Amino acid sequence: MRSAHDIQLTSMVTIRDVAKASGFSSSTVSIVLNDAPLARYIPPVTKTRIQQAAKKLGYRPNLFARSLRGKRNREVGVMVFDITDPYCTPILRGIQNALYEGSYLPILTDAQNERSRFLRYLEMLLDRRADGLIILANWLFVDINLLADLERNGVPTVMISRELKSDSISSVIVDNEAGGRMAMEHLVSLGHKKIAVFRGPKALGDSSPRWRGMKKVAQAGGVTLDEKLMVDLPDSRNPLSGFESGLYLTEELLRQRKAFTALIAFDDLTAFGAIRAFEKNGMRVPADCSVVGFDDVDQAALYNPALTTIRQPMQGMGAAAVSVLLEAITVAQDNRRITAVHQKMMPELIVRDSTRAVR
Amino acid sequence: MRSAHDIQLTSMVTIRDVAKASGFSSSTVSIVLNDAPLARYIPPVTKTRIQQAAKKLGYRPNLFARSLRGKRNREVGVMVFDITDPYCTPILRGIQNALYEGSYLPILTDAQNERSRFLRYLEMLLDRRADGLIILANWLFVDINLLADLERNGVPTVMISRELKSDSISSVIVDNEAGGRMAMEHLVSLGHKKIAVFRGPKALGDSSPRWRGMKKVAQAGGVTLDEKLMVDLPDSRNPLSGFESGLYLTEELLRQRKAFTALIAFDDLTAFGAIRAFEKNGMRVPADCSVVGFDDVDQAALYNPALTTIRQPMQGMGAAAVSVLLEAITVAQDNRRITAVHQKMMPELIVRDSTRAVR
DNA sequence: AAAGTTTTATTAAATCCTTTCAATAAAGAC
DNA sequence: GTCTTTATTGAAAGGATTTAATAAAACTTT
Repeated sequence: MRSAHDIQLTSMVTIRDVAKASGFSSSTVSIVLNDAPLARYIPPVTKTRIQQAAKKLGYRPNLFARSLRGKRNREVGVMVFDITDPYCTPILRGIQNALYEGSYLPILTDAQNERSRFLRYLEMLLDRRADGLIILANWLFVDINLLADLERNGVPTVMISRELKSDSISSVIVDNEAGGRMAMEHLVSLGHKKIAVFRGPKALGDSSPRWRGMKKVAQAGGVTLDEKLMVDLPDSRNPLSGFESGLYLTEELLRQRKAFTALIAFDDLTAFGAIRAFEKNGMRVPADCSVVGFDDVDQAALYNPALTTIRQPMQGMGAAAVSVLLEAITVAQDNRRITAVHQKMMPELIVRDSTRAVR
Repeated sequence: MRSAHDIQLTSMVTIRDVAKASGFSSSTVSIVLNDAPLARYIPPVTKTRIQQAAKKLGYRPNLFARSLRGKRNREVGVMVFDITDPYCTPILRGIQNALYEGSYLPILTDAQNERSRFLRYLEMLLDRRADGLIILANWLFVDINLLADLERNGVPTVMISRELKSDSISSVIVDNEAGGRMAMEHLVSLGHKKIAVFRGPKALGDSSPRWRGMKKVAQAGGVTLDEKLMVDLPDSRNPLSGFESGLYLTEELLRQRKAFTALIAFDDLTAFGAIRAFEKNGMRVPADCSVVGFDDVDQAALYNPALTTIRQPMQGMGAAAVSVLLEAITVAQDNRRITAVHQKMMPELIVRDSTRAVR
C-alpha cells in the first residue's frame, strides 16, 4: 500500500513540477528535455539545472498528452492472421527487434483467420492512431476487399509475404521463384529423376512462382516432371492443415504405386506430413525417398529426420518490413507523399538429413 | 491522394463537430455517447439525434484525449522472455483471444532473454500507462530483482508459468507435480521398470515438483529409480538448447550402457533431442525406448513419431491470466486494494506414438 | 393558486499534460 | 541608438470527460 501509493505520486510528476523545482517555465523545460530547435538558445547552465530537476523528481512525460498534441504515437500495429503458424514466430522476432531499435512498440493482433476479427482489430488500431501497420499475411488470405480497406485508411502499411502491386501499400516477400529453383536444383544435383511436387494452393500467390522456378530447372536439367506426380494442395486457411494435407496426399501418391525418389513439399509442415506418411507405410526418409520443405521454420532443424528446406529469411523480412515502415512513417509525418516499396528477398537452400543422392 | 485526404478529414471529426451537427453541446454529446450516469436525464429524442449525427460524421473519439482525462488505456503489456520458444505461442493465442473479448489490445514485448531489454520494455510500458502487465516467464528467468522491480511499479500484474508467493503479483501455473505423476503413471502402467528421467534445471521452479510427482508414483508402483538414470538439465536460457541438451544427454546415457526402456524428458524439446539421439544410434522410438515429453507444444503432434506428452493447458492459462488481470485492473481503478490470486491448472496426459508397453 | 421542492435537461468551464507559436526582454553588435 | 541575437515565457492549442451550475418543467405543500 505504502509503496504503491508512493509510485502513484512519483508517476504523477508533471512538467510543471519540474518547472517549479528548477525555477523555469514549463515551456523551457519542454524545450530542453526534447532538445527542440529553440534549445539552441538555452545556455548549458539552464539545461543541466532542468535536467537534474527532472531526474531528481523522476519525471516521465505523459505520452497521452504528448500524442494528443503532437501527432505521433510510437506504436505500430502488427496484424497477424494466425499466430499459431510457426512461420510467424521468427518474423515477429525480427519485427520486434527492429522496432526496439527505433523505440517503437508493437501492438499485436491475431485475426485467427477470421475476416471480422481482422476488421475489428483494424478499427481498434486506427482508433489508437497507430503510426503504422505491418500485416503478416501468412497462408491464405487473398481477400481483395481487405486490401481496399487498408488502402483507404491512409496509414503507412507494409505487408509481409503477399505479393502486391499497390502503390500505397509496401510489401516484403521472398523470391519464390528462386526458392523453387533451389529446391529443384538440389534434387537434380543429387541425381533424382522421378520427383513428386506438392504445389501450393492455387489461390495462394506463392504457389505459381515456386512452381515456375522448379519447372525451369527441371527442363534445363533434362528432367521430365510426370504430371501424375504433381499435386495441388487444397485451399484451406488452417496452417496446421498443411501437415494433414501432406500426410494425406502422400498416402494417395503411394497408393497409386507411381514410383518416385524425391518429393518437394510446398512448405515445411507439408513436408512433415509427408515424412509421417512414409514412416507409416514402412518407408524411411531419406533412404527410400528424399523430402525438401520450404520456409525453414524453427522445427525443421529439430525434426526427425532434420529437414532439408528452402529458408525464408524470416527475421530479415520482419526487420526489412520495419525499416520500410519507419521510413514511410517519417515521410507521412512530413506530409510528403508516400511511395510504396516492394522488396523481394533471397531464400537459401539449407541441406539437412531428409535428402540424399539417389541410389 | 484524394482518398487519403478524405480520411484525414473524416478522422479529424471531433466531439465538437458532432455537437454542432446535432445542435447540442459537447458535454451532452459526451454523456450520451458514453452512456454516462447523467444520460438517464436525457430524453430519447436527443439521444438518437446525437447518435445519428455521430454516425453520419463517422465520429471516433480521440483515445489520447480520453486517456489523458480518464485514467484508462485499454492496453495491456504482454512481456515474453523469448518469443521463439514454441511454448509461448499457444499462450499468446489464449491471451489475445481473451483480451479481444474485453476490447483490450496487447502490446507485445520480447525480451530475448536479456535482462536489460526486459527493463527497458518495462519502462516503455509504464510510460505508456499500460493498464496491466502479463509476464510470460518461460524457461529460466529467476532473477529476484526483477520481481522487486515489478512489485514496485504498482501496476496490476500477472505472471504465467512461474510459481510466486507474492501478494501483489498474481500467477498462473500448471500443476507440475500432477504432471510428473501422470508421466510416471503412464510409463508404469505400460510395465516399464527401468526408466530414465531428465529432470529440469535446478534453478527452474518447475523442476522439483515434477520430480516429486514422479518419485511418489514410482515408489507407490514399486519401481525403483536408478540414480544413474536421473540427469539434471544444465541451466541455460536458450529454449532451443532443450533440444541440444536432450540429444547430448541421451547419447551420454547410451554410452554408459546402462539399460533403460523408457525416458521422461523435462519438456517436449528435450524429448525431441532424445529421439534424435536414439535414431542416430540406430534405435527406434518407441520400439527400443519409450519417450514422454512435457508441455505438448504444437509440434509434438507432428513429430516423428508423434510425441506422448503431458499437456499444459496453454491457451487456458493465457485466458486465465487475462481474466485475473482484468479483475485486478477494475479493482485498481476503483482504488481498492488488489489481492494477488495464485492459480494452478491441471495438466493432461496425451498419449501418442512415442510410448508403448514394454516387451 | 402561490410558494417551495424535486426532477429533468442542458451546458459552461475546468481539467488532464504537453508542445509550440508568438511575444517580450535583455544583451551584444554595428 | 537601431538591429540582431540570445534567453525565457505566456498563452493557445489538442480533444475528451466531468463537475458544478443554470433553467425549465413537474410535483408537493399549504
